[in-house]
Amino acid sequence: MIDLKQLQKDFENISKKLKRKGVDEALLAELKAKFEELKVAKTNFETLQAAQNAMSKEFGIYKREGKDISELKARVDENKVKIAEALEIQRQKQEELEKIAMAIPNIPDDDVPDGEDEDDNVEIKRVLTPPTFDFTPKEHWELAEQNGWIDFERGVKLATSRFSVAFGMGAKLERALINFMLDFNAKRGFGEVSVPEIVNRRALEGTGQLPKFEDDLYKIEGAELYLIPTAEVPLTNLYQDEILKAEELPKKMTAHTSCFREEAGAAGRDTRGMIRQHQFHKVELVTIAKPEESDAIFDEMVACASDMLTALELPHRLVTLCTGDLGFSAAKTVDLEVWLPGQNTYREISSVSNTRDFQARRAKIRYKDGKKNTLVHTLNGSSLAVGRTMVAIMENFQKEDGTIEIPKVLHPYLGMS
RNA sequence: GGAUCUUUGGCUGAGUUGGUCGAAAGCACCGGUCUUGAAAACCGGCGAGGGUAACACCUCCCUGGGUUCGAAUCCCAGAGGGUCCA
Repeated sequence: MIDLKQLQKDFENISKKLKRKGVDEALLAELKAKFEELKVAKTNFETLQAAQNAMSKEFGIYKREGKDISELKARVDENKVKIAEALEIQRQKQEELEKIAMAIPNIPDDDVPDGEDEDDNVEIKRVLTPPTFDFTPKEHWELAEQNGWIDFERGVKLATSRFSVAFGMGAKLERALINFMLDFNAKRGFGEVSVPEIVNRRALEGTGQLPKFEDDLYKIEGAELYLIPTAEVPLTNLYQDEILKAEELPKKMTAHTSCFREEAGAAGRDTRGMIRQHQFHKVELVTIAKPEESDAIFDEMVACASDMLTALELPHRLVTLCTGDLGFSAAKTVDLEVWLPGQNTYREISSVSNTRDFQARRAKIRYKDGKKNTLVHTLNGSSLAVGRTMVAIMENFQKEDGTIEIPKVLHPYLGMS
């Protein structure tokens, strides 16, 4: 959630910045008005409540001294009606305000480039040179089937489209990758955490998936519970509603989880293969940081993911997302795109975001900064999406006969020497 | 699934014949005195959110309702935890 006090104080500026994200100025003006109306309603209610409290106190004294209370009671009863009315107005204002505020995206950083969509993202750098082949490289689904690693049909049989099953070396490679990734992240100071893959509504509101993106989530019928779309949700919300000590920060965490996405708006895209699945493994990084250190940590997290790809010998590039491609909660995002020879293109394999205090404000995560409490900054990033890493390995390490080499760093994890 | 107990501030833990309780006490923590320095001792401070120039004031004792002029304290429902039964 954006800072409403800031909006009130500095409307021009905030409005200008959010315009880059396509937020209508009229909507912001409405939000600002609602905020002011709420303040009035609150003051109103509190004044009445204060009177009520004072009279109640008096009441006690009267009774103890055996005085007549009928006149006082009449006044108190009258006030009670007013309080109920005032409270109702306040509630209504609160609700109206939240409805708007919760649906407004984060303010992009000034250095985020303007743009419509992914075509306007700005490349930062390329790492490693894409391999050359003296044959036509195959796409991963062909290789996956040929090697018996992935069975797409039987995944559909068990669940529905966009589910798959890994067998044999495919299954082992998946497990090896998860372990490798967690170990790699641990060496960079990210402590391993194992978290629930089902979370409640409050958690998803905290990180910004709700209320706006309910359609992207799998919901448990009959309960206010959802399957997580990313470990960012449980990891970040771990400290929801807490006031952390300054010396505890930064909290650098990593976790492996399955991720579940409805992919409601993705009909027709990436229907073949395992680029866009409803369920996939991912190793995630999350950091809870002090505001002044979040930029440095952002760079660390990008470097961690990039170096991991380098260790896996996978060519990739880094791009800064433009305003149009930036997610709802992010102030800034750098995507890592891995080279896929079969598709002859770079595809997203990791996304690292700084949400600044946007999620912290929603989730009420603060730290004690000397005397006062300050909202933390939260950052998240994949390191990495496991399925897509397998895709990248298959396509980059394929031989002419369709067999696949295994990157050296994974050998210890697969009992190869 | 049934019975019963329980849920208080960073922690431990008083407070359940409703009013003077935002809440005793201890620990932890912070500041000071003392000390070459530290410890001990002593003095002071010390929950959160909103609000204010600062006060005042409002809200919060698991959550949501209710009773009452007034609830941490009473009633109902729910959630978490313990114990017993199944």
